[in-house]
Amino acid sequence: MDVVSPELNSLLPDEIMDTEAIAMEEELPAEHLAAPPQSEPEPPQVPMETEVPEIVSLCPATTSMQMTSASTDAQCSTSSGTQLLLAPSGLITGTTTTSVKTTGPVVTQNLPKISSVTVPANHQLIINKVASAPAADGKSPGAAVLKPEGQKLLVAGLSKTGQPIMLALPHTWNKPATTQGTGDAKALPTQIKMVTTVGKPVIAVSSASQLMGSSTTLQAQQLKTLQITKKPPVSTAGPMITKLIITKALNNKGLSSPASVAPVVTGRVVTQSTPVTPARNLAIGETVSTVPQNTSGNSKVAISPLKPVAIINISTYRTIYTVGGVGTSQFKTIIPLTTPPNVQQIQVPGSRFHYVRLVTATTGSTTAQSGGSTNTNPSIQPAKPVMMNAAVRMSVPIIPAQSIKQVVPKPLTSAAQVVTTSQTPQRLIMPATHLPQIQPNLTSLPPGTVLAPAHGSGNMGYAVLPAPYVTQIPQSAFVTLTSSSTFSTATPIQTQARLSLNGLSTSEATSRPRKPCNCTRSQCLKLYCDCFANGEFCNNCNCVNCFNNLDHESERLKAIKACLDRNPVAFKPKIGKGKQGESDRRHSKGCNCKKSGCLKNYCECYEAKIMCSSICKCMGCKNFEESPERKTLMHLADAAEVRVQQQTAAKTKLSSQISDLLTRTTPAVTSGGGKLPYTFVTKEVAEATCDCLLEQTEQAELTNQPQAVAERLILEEFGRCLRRIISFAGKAKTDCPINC
DNA sequence: GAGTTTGAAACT
DNA sequence: CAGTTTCAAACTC
Repeated sequence: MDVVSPELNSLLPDEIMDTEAIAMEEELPAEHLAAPPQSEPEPPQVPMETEVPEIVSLCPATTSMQMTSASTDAQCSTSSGTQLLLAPSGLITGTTTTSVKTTGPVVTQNLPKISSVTVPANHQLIINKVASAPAADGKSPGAAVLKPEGQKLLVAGLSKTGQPIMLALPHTWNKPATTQGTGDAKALPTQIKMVTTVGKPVIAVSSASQLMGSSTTLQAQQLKTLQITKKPPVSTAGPMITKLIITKALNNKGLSSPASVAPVVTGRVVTQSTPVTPARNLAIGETVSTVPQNTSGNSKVAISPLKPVAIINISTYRTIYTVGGVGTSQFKTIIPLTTPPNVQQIQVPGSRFHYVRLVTATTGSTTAQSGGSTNTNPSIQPAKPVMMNAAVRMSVPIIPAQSIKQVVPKPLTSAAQVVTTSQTPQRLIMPATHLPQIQPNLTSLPPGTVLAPAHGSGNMGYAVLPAPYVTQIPQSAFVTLTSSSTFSTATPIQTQARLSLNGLSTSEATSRPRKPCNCTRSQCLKLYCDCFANGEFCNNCNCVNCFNNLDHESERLKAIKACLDRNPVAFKPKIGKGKQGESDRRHSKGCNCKKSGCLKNYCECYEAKIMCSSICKCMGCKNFEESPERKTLMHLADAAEVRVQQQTAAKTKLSSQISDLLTRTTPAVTSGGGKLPYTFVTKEVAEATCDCLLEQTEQAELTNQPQAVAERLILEEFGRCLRRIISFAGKAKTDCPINC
């Protein structure tokens, strides 16, 4: 995956730069995502395509910076009511503000909800905003650690000048949790608000009672602690480390004192537990580095394929967060851009590329208001609704910044099988090379382009991600992700992209292995090359002197520019919808066939399985509705396709049966000291089975059975053989249940 | 697998 | 814009 340079990003049209949505990747380590589903209000309405309820949602910023307990706002509330409130930039005097909420589901109205991160109950939410230094372990200098020491809370961080920030919490810090642990229904969770302006961290800690006033009735005694460590960049171009650590302990039955504050060590929530319900963590990693750490000048984005990307709208940090996998510490998204860390995603249906726009964090001009008062300042732009929903989550394999070829997909675990794109060839459309001349427009974006809208101006960056890396996870999948303590996904979460590509869904297009190119002269930098034309890197191709790779980003970018100069819609899918009202697809330009009759794959229309249209300039066209030649070809093609499908199904069934047999006959492999107790598929058995199948084949041939029938008979015979084997196996097992 | 055909892309 | 050349895929043998 690659990230486009800010210069290139700046060339992208503004119309796709809807900054309404601010993106944030979140990582969801599996061990942090165990949360039983709870009833929750309706998920927030998100501006982007969404098929899945948000896991982390950002509510429109209201006017106050005060940290609040779980809000009842339907748009902001979650299953557990946990919220992460992020202040929009400028709410507090300073350029960067962050509010931290540590309370439970207590409803506080008129409180500023710039953004919210919702996590299931009993979850811990950790937001790591990692910049140039590997701060996932919290050892980075900018990591803010929020831990209780007696009744004090130490918040360590770095100010803009790099000076550590040490803050102490008032004695009331732990009291609410303690009372909760005792079951005091009136106990209120402590709320911590940490506001870090650039160079001027401000932290406000107060108990829920203080914030809530007379609101003493707790729907649930939940404690949430959110720790935010933010290291402001020393310089505008320097790396910035920002960590958001949210620890949430939810206990509807009351919290014990130790659970009042989740110990956070080195930037990670270490424990957060209650006597009743084990704490769970939700980690959201954010990389906001503005300087590549491991890159040699190439801005590249590496996103784990195991990590669905949640888009969170944060006005202050327009950043992409990756939702990490399970139980790993690899939950971080590296966005080594030379541009500010803000990232947004624009999704353009019909395209296969995902543009992640990095938007410069704007300096807030508004004044933060704490204390729960409603900010009526109209100048404050409320944060947009959460975009963090499965529909727009991205899944990109973690790749070293040096070369995308070094991608080593992380093994999927049962809990992390949310995304399955590791097998997809690397794709990248635009290098991060400076190329101000490129001014692509929406229509010229490669097929499958997904663009992240972003607000604002200034330096912008587009991380152009191949669609296969940007998966849209079905809602059910992410629900499972957030609701299951094991993070297991019962549903196959193969990419379910809704984008279409030449009439095929993205999933179809991406699931089908791309044909390797054989370019020899074009260096794979011209549209002759299908890989290049499709906006893909060459991968496992047979091309010669290929420049369509990360090693030749500059050349590649120039080639892209050249193509766009020649044809602004060069990367637009040729097969699109017909005129308005027409349902059939048709070639955007039409073909120019002269000899093929448009009935061979030379013809782009025929190749796309569409008929020629009036815009075609073909000669002797036979690719029209009533063409008998076409019908004949189609019939033959259909027959061949059916045949292939049958064969595939037969093979699959056979494999399944064999697998099932082996599974059933080896029940005690592990328990038996590694010795197979039942190995019935011996050589003799296999030979006998083959003999049966051959005999069946011969009979089918003798009776002149059609091949399809013959295949069925053979399969049936094989099934009988398997049943016999299984039967004998079961009998043998019964006769010798222990030591066999 | 080598050679030919074809039409889109690139070039003039 | 038209004609020509280049190119790689499709096709044939």
